[in-house]
Amino acid sequence: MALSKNARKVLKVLARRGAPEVLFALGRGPARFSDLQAHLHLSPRTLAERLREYHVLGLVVRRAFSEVPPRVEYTLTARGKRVLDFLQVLEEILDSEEVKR
Amino acid sequence: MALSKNARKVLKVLARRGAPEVLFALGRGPARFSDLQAHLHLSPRTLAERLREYHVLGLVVRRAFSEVPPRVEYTLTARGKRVLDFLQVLEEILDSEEVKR
DNA sequence: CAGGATCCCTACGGATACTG
DNA sequence: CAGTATCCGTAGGGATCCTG
Repeated sequence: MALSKNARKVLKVLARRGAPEVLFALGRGPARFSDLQAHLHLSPRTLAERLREYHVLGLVVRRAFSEVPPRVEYTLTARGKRVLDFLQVLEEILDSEEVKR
Repeated sequence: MALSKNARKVLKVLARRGAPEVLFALGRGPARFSDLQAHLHLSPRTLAERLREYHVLGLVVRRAFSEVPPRVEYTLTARGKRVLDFLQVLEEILDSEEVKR
């Protein structure tokens, strides 16, 4: 009948600034904070926020290495990959309609 | 690689207040403005905005009858139905993951 | 009935500066 | 390097009042 809370939350995060881009980037493999920031033109504030949200939702894993200089790696979880595939399904849906016109 | 503009727009609208609810409600058949408002606890401002956005995206058709009192009916398009199905897929994805834990 | 216009409050996100 | 803290502008949405 209605949409589940989890789905709503994921939807909300996906609509935010840079959210899909981060997911697509991580879909190409694990990445570090600065890599993401450089490729996605996101302010550190926003990128950190997106990553934290994804982590809370269980879409992304964060691994910090105790080194100098510090290094942190972000990786998609299985759940994260599913959501990424899901986004591509949305594109297919909309594009197939586009062709019909 | 990245997400299409159309997909981004749809995503953005779907994350707004009451957006999924409106879609689910219309999935049960055509409805009038006041019906939707009563069932969904949305302010008229917000409901009108959602419906206009859906209309622009081609997810909803608006039919106004020149009567007194005026009557307007909203209906899902084929594209709208696909997006609704898509939302249910999202739930399935997240729930199946939930079970795994 | 089906909204538009207005006022107002809140949350998001950019820019910049600063730490562990 | 990988963030957090602060300041601040902009957009979303509630409440209320008004109209075709």
